[in-house]
Amino acid sequence: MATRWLDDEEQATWRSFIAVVELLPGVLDTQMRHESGLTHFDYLVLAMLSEDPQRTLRMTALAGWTNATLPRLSHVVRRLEGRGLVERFPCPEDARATNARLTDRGWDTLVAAAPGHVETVRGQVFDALTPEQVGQLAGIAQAILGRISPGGRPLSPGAGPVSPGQRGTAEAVTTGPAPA
Amino acid sequence: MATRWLDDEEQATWRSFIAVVELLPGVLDTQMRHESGLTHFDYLVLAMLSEDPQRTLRMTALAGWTNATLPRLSHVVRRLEGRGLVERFPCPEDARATNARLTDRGWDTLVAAAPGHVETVRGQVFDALTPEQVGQLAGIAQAILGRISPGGRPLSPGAGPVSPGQRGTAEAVTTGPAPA
DNA sequence: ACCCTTCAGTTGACGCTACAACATTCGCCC
DNA sequence: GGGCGAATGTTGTAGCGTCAACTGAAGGGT
Repeated sequence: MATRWLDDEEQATWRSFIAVVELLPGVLDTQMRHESGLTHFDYLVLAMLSEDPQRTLRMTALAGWTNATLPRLSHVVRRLEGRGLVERFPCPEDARATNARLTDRGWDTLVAAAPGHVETVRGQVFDALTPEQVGQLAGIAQAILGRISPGGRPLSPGAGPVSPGQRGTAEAVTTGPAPA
Repeated sequence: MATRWLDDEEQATWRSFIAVVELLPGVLDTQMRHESGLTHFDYLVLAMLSEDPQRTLRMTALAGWTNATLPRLSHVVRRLEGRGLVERFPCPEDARATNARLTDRGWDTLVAAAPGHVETVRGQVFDALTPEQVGQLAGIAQAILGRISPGGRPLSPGAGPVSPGQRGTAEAVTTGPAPA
């Protein structure tokens, strides 16, 4: 079957899009590293843990929320544990599994890093878009995600069956509101 | 000044978008490596060179077209040269500069790799989008690029002052039509 | 009870990228 | 025409991610 090449509009779109995809991680990483000594991925790991009421997740679950492979996560968590931001302990219910928990120090680091991160996200992405484009981007990202990520999960770890009052100081710190 | 956190819609959009940004490079890389033994970035380098009438570009220009830092490009081109896909020679007009030229073997490799790449781009991205969304994505990507890339250049190396007849077999092979 | 498959996670080796230091050349100004 | 800052690349190092191999435990069938 003959290759269906991209037409001019698709071609132009692809070039811009791929440029964003290649450059954005670097931008986020650089800001994060300079202001907080973390990788953007480190930040993601801490943020996902922070959204769980117990600040604890199993490695596989954490890998899912952060869109990472298990080996990658394992290496990162080991390094984070070495810095005292996270601690690991075997899961009581399944001896195969490992739980990762955010330490107080990890929490503080995350809270300190969040404002700078949000500012970057706003400044480099959302401020460049109209409200209408934000809605469009959501739809586009979801659509692509449906293809490249089999069991796409756009939700958050804390979004499960958790009574609202339980959140308390454990409120999420991704790019949302910080705790009081 | 108080941090302006992301509202719910922005938050949800960001999560999906960042997931795409983190996952897409891996998808492109994996396909490329399995089918052609190239990195996606390798492919980009070869493709950009292929669009020049002389199949030759200066390192700095090539770095610009591929959105790469100069050190990164230097390493990649050295490896590509070792595989005989590219050759380097000093620029006659400026003794500081280095020219990179696509070899015949590099051209063949690129042409062989292009169909699989385009199929992946179609299958994983464009097939998931409506024609309307493609237009939206172009605008969004351009807008973000304007922020994260100072001197954003969405054009191609061959788009300069070149008489059409000059292209011949040197027609571009990025995600567009291949040579006859 | 036993085996076999699958699941959960870790580890080690290799490759690629960012960062910083360096060498060389150009352009300019006086 | 000599010196100085900027531009063009290259190289070395360190850090991170991927891949494949491995350990150990759970689940299921017979």
